[in-house]
Amino acid sequence: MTEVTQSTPDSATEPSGYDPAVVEKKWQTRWEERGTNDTDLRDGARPFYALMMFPYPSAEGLHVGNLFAFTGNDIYGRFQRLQGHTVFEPIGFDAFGIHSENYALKVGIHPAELIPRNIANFRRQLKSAGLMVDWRHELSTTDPEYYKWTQWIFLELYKRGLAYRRRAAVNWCPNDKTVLANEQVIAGACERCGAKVEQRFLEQWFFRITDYAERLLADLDWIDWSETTKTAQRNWIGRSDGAEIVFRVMDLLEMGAAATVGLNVMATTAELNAMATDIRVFTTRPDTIFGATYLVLAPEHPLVDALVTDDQREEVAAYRAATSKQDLVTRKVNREKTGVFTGAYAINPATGKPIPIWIADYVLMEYGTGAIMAVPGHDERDFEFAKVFGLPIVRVVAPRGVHPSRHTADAAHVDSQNRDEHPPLEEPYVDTEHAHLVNSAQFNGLTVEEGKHAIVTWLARHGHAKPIVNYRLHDWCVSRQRYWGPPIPVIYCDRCGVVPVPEKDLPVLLPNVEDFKPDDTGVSPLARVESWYRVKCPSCGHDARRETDVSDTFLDSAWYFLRYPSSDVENKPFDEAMLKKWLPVSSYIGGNEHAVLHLLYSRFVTMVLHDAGHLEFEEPFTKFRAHGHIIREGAKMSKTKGNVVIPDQYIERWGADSFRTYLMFLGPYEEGGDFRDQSIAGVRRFLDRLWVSAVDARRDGAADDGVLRKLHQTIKKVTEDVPRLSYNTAIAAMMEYMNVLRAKERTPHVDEVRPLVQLVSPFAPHIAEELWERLGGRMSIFDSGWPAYDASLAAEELVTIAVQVNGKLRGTIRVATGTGQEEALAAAMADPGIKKFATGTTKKVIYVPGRLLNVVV
RNA sequence: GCCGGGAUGGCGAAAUCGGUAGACGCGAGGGACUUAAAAUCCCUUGGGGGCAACCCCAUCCGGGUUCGAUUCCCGGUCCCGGCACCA
Repeated sequence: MTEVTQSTPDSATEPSGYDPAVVEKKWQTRWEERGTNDTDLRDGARPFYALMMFPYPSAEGLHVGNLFAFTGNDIYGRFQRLQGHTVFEPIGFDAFGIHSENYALKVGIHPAELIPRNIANFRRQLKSAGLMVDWRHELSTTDPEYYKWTQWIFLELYKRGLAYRRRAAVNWCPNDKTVLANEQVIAGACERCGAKVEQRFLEQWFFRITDYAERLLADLDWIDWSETTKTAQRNWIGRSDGAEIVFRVMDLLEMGAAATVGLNVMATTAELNAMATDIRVFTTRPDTIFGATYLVLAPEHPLVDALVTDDQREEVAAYRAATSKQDLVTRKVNREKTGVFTGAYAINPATGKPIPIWIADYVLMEYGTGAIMAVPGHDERDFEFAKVFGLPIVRVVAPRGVHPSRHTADAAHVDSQNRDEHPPLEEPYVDTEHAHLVNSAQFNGLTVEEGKHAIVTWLARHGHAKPIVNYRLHDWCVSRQRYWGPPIPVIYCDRCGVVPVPEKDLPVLLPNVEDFKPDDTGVSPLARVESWYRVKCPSCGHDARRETDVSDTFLDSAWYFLRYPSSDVENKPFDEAMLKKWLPVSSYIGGNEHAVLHLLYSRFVTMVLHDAGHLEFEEPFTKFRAHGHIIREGAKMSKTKGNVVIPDQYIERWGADSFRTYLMFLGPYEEGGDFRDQSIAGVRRFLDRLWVSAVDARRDGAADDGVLRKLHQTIKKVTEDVPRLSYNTAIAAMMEYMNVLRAKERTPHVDEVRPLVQLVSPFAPHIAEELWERLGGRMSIFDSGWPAYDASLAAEELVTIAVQVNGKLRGTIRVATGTGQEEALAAAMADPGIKKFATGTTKKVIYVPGRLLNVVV
C-alpha cells in the first residue's frame, strides 16, 4: 500500500479555510449541470481539438501515468479556451483486445460484463480529476456503433486492394495463443506476457502499409511532432538506399571451363542470360562488389532447390529442415554463423570470376531479395561467416593513408603496399567516411559515395544492376485468432471465394460466447460458434462461412479521433461538416511508447481514407507532443515493486487540484519527473496561500506598483511557458509571484489576485473557479479570457548589471533601464570593490545592456 | 553495434539567443506564535578558507574556441529510450 507521509489537513482546523473536497465536488457538479465542459461542435468560430490518447480501461483503474498525460492535455486545452478557442476535449475507451480478454480469463468473468465495469470506474476517476471533457462524445471501441465503422474501414482497405490474405510465418505466442505483429514482439518475447514467441504458418489478413512507406516517411519532414517520435518512426520505416544486383548462376559446363580458363563473362552474359538462372541480391554497398567473394541465400529462398548440386543436396536439405524447425526468435538471437555450400557458383559481374553460393540463416527471406552478396572484407557478419568457413576475404576499401601514391617516399613501404594492396584483414573495415576504393579496377581511388554511384551506373549499362530502395517496415498483420475484437467482415464462399460483407449488413456483431478461451489450434474461438459462422453468401446465396478471426486492437485506435466529433452520427463513420471544422487534430499529446504502433497506423489509415476520398487531409495530427514518464522516488513504478502511485488516494488527501499541479511541477512535461510524496505539500501550500489571498483580499485603495510589475512579468512568463508545455516553470513563476504578493505578511489587493486566479485555472480548475466566483465572477472562469500583460507595466525601472573584470564577476551595479555603456562603466568604477580589480589600461569593454558589463584589462 | 535523449546542491529541478550558475519546490537548521505540539509566518542553506571586508573552487571527465561556456566544437565515461544477423 502506498504510504502517504502527511495527513489530511482537517478542514475544521485548516487555517486557510480551503477544503478541496468541498470545492471540487461543488464545481464538478456545477460544470455538469451547466454544461460548462460541453462543446458546441457546430458553432465554434475558432475550433481547437485537444486530443489525448484514450486509455485502455484496465481493472486496476486509472494509473498515475494516464493522469499525467491527461492533465498535461487538459491544461493545454483549458489554456486554448481561455485564449478564445472553442475547445473540444473528448475521451473514450480502447476496450477491445488481448489485455482485456486475458484479464477476463484470469478472473473468470466475461469481458462483456467486465469491461463496462472497468469503464464506469475509469469514468468516476477521470471526473474526479477535473478534466474539461465533453462526456456527451465519450466512445468505446467495443460499442457495435463504433466497430461497425472499424469493419467498414477494413472493407475500404479491401476494396482498394490494401487488405490481402497470405499464408505466412507468423509470431505465435504460446501463452496468449495468438499471432502477434512484429511490433508486438520485443526481443523475441511477447510484448504482453513475456513468453517466448514461436513460428507458425497461418492464413492471415495483412494491410499493405509498405505501399505507403515513402509517404509515411516523407511527411515526417513537415508534421509538427516531437523529434524523438519522428526519429522512432524513421527508424521503424527503415529506408535504405542501395542497389539490386544480378548474379548469373554458372551451369555445369561453364564451371568446368572456369576452372581452367579465365572467363570474360561480361562479354558473354547477354546470350547466356536467357537460359541461365539469375540471383538478385540487395546491397547498400555496391561499391564493394569487387570484394564479393561468395553469395548467401536465405535457407527458404525459392531458388535453392534449382541450384543445389547432387553432392550437396542432402546436406542442404538437412540444414533447411533444421532452420524451419527453429523459431524466429532463436534464429535472430543466436548469432553464431552456420550455413551450407550449395555446390553451385555464380559469376561476380564486376570481376567476372566464379564465386560459391551458400545458404545460411543469417540471411532473412523477408528482407530485400532474401539473398546477399557477401563482402567479408567490409561487413562484420560476412567476415564472421568467411572466417568460419574459410572463404576468401578481399580488401576493396582502404583508409586514405594506405593509398600507394601517398607513400612514394618510403620505398620499403611502397613495395609492401604495392605487392599486396589487401593484406589479410584482421577485422572487417567498415569505415566509409575516410576511405577509398582499391582492388576495384577502374574505380580505384573513388570515395565510397562516388564508388556506389559509379559502379551501379556501370553495372546498369549491362543490365546487371539497378538502384533500389528497401524498407524495414513490414505489412501490417491484422488477424487475431481471439475472441475480444471486431470480427473481420469477410465471408468465404466455395463458389465466389472471398466476399466482403455488404455495408448494409454491418456491423458483424461479435456473438456472446460463453467459452471464449483460445486454444492451441490457432483458430479463433468464434469458429466454435457454428450458428454464427454459417451464413449464406451475400453474392450467390449459397452456403458460406464467416471469417472467424477478429482484427487487431490497433485498428480500433487507428481512427477513433475521426469518430469523436461524429460520435452521435448513425449512418456514416464521420460527418463531413464535422471533419471540416475539427480535423485534422489541433494538438495530440501522448506517450512515446506508441511512437511506432498506434501513431504510424493512424497515419496510414488516414492516408488511405484520404486516397479513398473520405478525408481532405492525409496527416491526422498536425501537432504531436510526447510526454515524459513519471518515476517514483528515483525508481520505475511497477506492480511487483508495489510502488505504484494510486491517484485516488492522493486526490482524496490533497485534492485533485494539488495533485494535478504537483504532477505538472515535478519536472519538464516532455521529460517526465520523479514523484516524491513529500513534495506535494509544496503545491498544496501554494494553493492554500492562493485561497487566503483571494478570500482576504482588500478592495480598498490601489494595487501596489511593484507587485503589479511582478504580476505582469508573471503573466508574460506563464503565457509563454504553457504553449511550450513548460508547465513546471510556469508554476514556479506563479509561486514566485505568490512570494511577492504575500511578502512580509502583506494583505494583497483584489486587482493583484484576480489575474493570478486566471493564470492558475488551467492547472487547478476547481479552486480557480471557486475563487473566481468569490471575487465576483458571474460566468465560468474558463469563459473569462486570459489576462493580458502590459509590457510597460512589466518593465523594471532599475536593473542589476553584473560587472566582470576579465570575465570574472567582481560585483553588481544598479542602474536605470536603458543606461548607456559610458554611464554604466562610470558607475562600476565608482565601486571600490570593482575598481580594485580593474587596474592598468582598459583593453576592451563588453556591455550587454541590462545584463552585464565586462572590463578587460 | 546503430539512432535518439540525458548527466547541474542533501533531493526534484531552473538558467528560452554564449552573459550574475542553482529560480521555484522538497528536505535540513535556526527563530516567532503556542502551556505544548501541529499548522502558519520569518531567516539561513553548493563546497572550502578567513575575525572580517572578502577570496578560492564548483554544472560527468579531458581538451579547444571566446572578454566570457551548464550552453558551441573535438575526444571519452556512465545512465535512459528506440532499433538491431535489415545486407
